[in-house]
Order: sequence, then structure tokens, then C-alpha cells
Amino acid sequence: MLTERQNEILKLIVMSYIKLAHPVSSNLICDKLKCSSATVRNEMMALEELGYLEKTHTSSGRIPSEKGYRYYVDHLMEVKELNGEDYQKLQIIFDNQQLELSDVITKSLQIVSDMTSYTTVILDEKSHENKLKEISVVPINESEMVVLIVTDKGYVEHKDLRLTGVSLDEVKNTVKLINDLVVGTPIDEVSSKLEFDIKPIIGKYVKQHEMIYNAFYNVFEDMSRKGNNINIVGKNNVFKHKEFNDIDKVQDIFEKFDDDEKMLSIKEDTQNNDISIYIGKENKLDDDVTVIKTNYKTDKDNGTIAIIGPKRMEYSRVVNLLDYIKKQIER
Amino acid sequence: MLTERQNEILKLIVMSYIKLAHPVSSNLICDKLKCSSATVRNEMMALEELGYLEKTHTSSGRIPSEKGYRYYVDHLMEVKELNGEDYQKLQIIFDNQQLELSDVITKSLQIVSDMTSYTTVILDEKSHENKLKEISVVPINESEMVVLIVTDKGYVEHKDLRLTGVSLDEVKNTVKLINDLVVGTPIDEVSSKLEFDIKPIIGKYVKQHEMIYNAFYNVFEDMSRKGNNINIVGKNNVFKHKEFNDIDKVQDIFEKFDDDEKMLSIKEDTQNNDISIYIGKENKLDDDVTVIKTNYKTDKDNGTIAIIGPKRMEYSRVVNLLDYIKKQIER
DNA sequence: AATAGCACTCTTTTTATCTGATTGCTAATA
DNA sequence: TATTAGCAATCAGATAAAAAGAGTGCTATT
Repeated sequence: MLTERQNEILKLIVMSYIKLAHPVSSNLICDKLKCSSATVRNEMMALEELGYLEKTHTSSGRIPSEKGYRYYVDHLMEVKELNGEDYQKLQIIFDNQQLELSDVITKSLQIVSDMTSYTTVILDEKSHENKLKEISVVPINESEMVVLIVTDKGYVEHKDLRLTGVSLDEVKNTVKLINDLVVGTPIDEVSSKLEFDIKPIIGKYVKQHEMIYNAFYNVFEDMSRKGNNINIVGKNNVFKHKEFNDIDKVQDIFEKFDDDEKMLSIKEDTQNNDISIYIGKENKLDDDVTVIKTNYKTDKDNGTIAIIGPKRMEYSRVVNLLDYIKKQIER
Repeated sequence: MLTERQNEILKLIVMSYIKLAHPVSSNLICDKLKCSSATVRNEMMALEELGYLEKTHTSSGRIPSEKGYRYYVDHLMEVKELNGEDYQKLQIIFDNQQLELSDVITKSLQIVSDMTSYTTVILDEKSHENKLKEISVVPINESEMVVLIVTDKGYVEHKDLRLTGVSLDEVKNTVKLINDLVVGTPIDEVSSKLEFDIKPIIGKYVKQHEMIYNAFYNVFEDMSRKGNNINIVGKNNVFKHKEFNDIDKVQDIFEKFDDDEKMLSIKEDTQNNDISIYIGKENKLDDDVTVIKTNYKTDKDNGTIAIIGPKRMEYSRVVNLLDYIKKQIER
């Protein structure tokens, strides 16, 4: 257990380092505390021994270790109200009744990205709870048509189909058959339902059934596979932080941004609905960053929004922002 | 006018620099030419005086100037066949009959990006020649519905509509009205046609006409504005070239990639249908890169594909690749 | 327990030196 | 006259040494 003064010093060091990105010296701290630099040094030594602080070299000031950030976040950070300016800028988006939900999410995170200089991520998963609402077909010319699929949550998917030597009527018959039998099925179950319910009987109603059946089967297979959406906003903000002042580091993180598997790992591991913070090695993305995320759930879809920045992050501000956005989009 | 030997030397220098990314010395050249390094030096001096070569410092070897690259491209470059490996890798995509055209384009450029380590761009403009084919509406719940718009070229757009206090029948009446009167109209003319043909008479058929009219008007306005699509593949390849070994340069080009106006400027300025090459200052994107582009035109849509790389680019290979892709997608 | 003082450590910056690549020029050669 | 050999001059880049500055850790003192 840390003493009151150690808490105070650790807090000051974390806050100073977040702000100035420079190892913190005993002198800087003793100005704000009514004691001498030597005393602060003694305490710093203790904090380092306990693993909350680190040095960049023998005679440098101290920087927080990951354990230090974690302790700060868990015990020292003051969670205040969302600051006024941040609030106002976001409110412009939330007040706009015109926007669709997905636009609201994207735009609000765009704004957060701009305001904070961090990178934001939206991970949403469309497919899971969507049920097939309606399929329709629009012919384009003799051999081509567009298949439109709408789910009960308003999610739309479309696909070009090229079928030679098949009459439009036959396709329409198939669509009618599917609409009659499969509407209401969760979309990732449609293709298997197609296989067991439609395939055996389609021959009765449709002549060129094999070709048409295959085409639709593929459309639904594609669709259920397409579920995951990754939207990364403000990648270029990476350049603004001195921990990425090295071209190899930048390349590394950019390649991770493009690695879907890595990015999807952000979704994992949250049981609760709160805001979670993963500092450095605590996240699977990159040891040099902190990921702060939360899940959201609306009647249309659910997903995860996350903010990625250096470990030296404005924790309290980001938590406030995420919390506010989550509440607004769930409203 | 350059002498035969000067042509030969310039060509060797450009080719060597493209390959090795290192200023070319007189020695390197005289190995391949039956004359001494002193002779080569004299010629190099002449070529520099004429503006085809540059030095990085007083006693460095020579590198091609932009004028040098331009001369190489116009007069010295041998345009051979597409190389076998490049051909084969692309052919896998073009042979895949399953893929939609837009996927073929994206995937083939993805492959080019991977093979060459350059960045590729697809700029396509959907709206211009598309004519409205069919509008339909799928209700989601009492107040929400999805509007689906399909054009004669198979381009699909959809939008959520929230209308409170309006019956579905009235919306369907409106859609019927629009379908009857506006189908066949180019999509960027639809909203004005709506204003002059539909607005005056809609009141007769639909009660809540104002609200519904406005909703549809907005949908079409949005749609015609959405025409331009920018798809950049292989941004991270920038890291692979030594001209971008500087973090500021990388940041600069990444910010340009995100600047739609800058990227759209790539489309401009081509009258003909050939392949165009813009070296350094010749392009509006960035003085440090070369942009090689061509327009394509299919029955579905038309657009521009481009390859962006350092000025020290494998010109002949890239031209071959672009040419081949263009021909394949226009087939 | 807290502090003042000071030697010590290590980074950063500056300056100097050396090495190697390559040129431009001059004089000799074919 | 065109080509070449030879050589001093130039400059980037690597390596080393020196100086300056920031901040610590320890010891002795309050």
C-alpha cells in the first residue's frame, strides 16, 4: 500500500508526463509539494522499487511504468465531467436529426479523433441478429440482375448475378419461394436453411434450378461472412505523438491497423458494458499504445467503439468522451 | 539533340538508379560501355549541363533529373511485353468468373500493389450515366423504412427513412408515382425532375405530401452527390521506398492520400485514352512521386486507375501492368 | 524524517578527425 | 580531335573525443 504522499507524487508524475511527454524530475514535483527535491527523490526511489516508475537511463527523471499507469487509472485519476468544449462539438452531431445512426457514430468519432489527436475505431457486427426481411430482384439486362436483400433491422446487401440461359420468371419463382419459406430466418442461418428446405423442393417449381439455387446460396454465404466491419478514423494522428517519432514504429502500427485479425481482437474480452482500458501489454494490438473501448448496443446493431493512443494518454478525458458517445448512441 | 552515346549513358544511369536507388558513378557506367570513366564523366557533365542529370553533392555520382526521367520515358524506355510472373498472378483474378467487375478491379490492383510495392488508386464515378431503374421501399417498423434505388447499370443505393405519422400506403403511392414518371432519368437529374414534375401533382395522390416529397428529394440529392469513389490500395508500400525514409515525408504523403480533392486531381487532364505519366512536378499530388494512370470505360461504369510510386519507378513494368489491366476490365 | 550539498552518471550537442567514393581538371596519348 | 590516365579537391558519412546539462544517489547535517 502506498502512502498518501506517494500517491500524490505518482499522480503528479503521471499527469506531468501525460502533458509534457518528458521524464519528470524531482525538482518539478517538489515545486508543487511542500518538501525538498531530495525528499521527492527518496519517494521516487521507493515508487520505482515497487514497480510504478521507470527511468530511461541512470540519471534521468522518472516516467510511469505500465503498472504506474494502471494504478493511476484505478486509484488516482479524477473522473470529472466531460469538458465543455468537447461536449459542444459532439452535441452538434447528436442534435442533427437527419443523420442515420451509423453516420452519427462515424462522425462523432471523427470529431473525437480531431479533438484529441488519437485514433478511433468502430467495430460493428451486422449479421448476427439480423433476420431476413425481404429479397427482391431487379433485372438489368437479359443475363444480369441485381439481388437485393433487406433485413428486419434495415441492413441492406446487394449483389450482381449473371445467369445465362435462365428466364427471369424462373428467378422470380425462386425468389418467391425463398421469400415464402425463409423470411424471418437469421441471415447467417439462411444458407443452411436454403440447403435443407429449399434445395429438395426447388426442382418442382423451377426448371434451371441447379444454377439458380447455387447463385442464391452463394449470395447468402457471402453475406453472412461479411458481418464484420472495421472502420478506423484518424490513422494519421499517430504522427502527432512523440512515441511514434520513429519511422519503424509508425510502419509497425500502420500495418497493425490493416490487420483485421489484430483489430478485431479489440472487441474481445469484455464481459461488462462499461468502459475498459488496456494499457500497453494489456492489449493485443501493440505494446506502445493504450486501447480504451466500450461496447454499444442499439436496436439496429451493436458493436465496439475504441480509442487508441500512446500509453501517455489523457485517460480521464477519453473515458468521458467514450462514455458520453456510448450513452448518446444508445439513446 | 543528344548523341547516340549520350542516349546510351542516360539510359544506363536511369536504369541503374531505378534499380539500385544510389547515385550512379562514372565507373559503373564505363564497365558497360567500351570507354573509360573519364570519357563517361565528360558526357555526364554535358548531360548535367543540358538538365538531364543532377548531383546530390559536389562529388557524388549522378541521378536523373525530372527532365531526365521524362526523356527516358519518351525516348529511351523499351516497352516490352508484360513479364510472365506479373501476367500469371493477374490472370488468376481475370479468370475468376464469379467476381463482379468492381471486385476484379480492386483485386487486380491489390495484386499490383503487392507485386510492385507501389500504391494504387481506383477513382470511379458512378453517377453520371446511370439512369434510374427502380425504386422500392421496405418497411422496417411503423416509422422506419428502407428506400432502395437501382439504376440501369446495376448500381444500388439505399437509405433509411424515418417518417412519423405517415402511412405506408402513402409512401407506396409516392414511390409508384416516382417510378411511373421518373424511371429512365439520369440519376443526377432526378432531384430536379422531382421538383418540377412530381412536386406539383403529388398533392393529388398523397396526403402527407410535403414530408414524403422532402424525404425523397433528399435521398436523390444525396445520391447524386455521392458519385465519386476513391479507393487507395497499398498505402503502406510508401514505407518501402528510400525516398520516404523520412517521417515528415511519410506524413505528408499520407495526408495527401486522405485529401479527396488532391486525389481526385489525378482524374483530370487526360483527353486521350492512353496511359499517362506524370513525373514529379508534373502531377498535382506530390513532387516526390510519379503518377501513372489510365482511364477505363466499361458498360457499367468508367473511372481511372493509377499507380503512385517514387520518381525512381519501374516505368516500363508499370505501364505494361496498367495497360493489361485496362484491357482486361474493358473486355 | 527531511534536507542540503556534491560527486557521479548518462544523454545530448558540438567539434574534430579520418575514410572512401567520386568528381573536375590537366596533361599525355592515340 | 577525341580519348584517356592521373591526381588534387570535395564532400558525405563514420568514428572518436570533448564539453555541456540535467538529474540522480548518497552522505552528512539539521
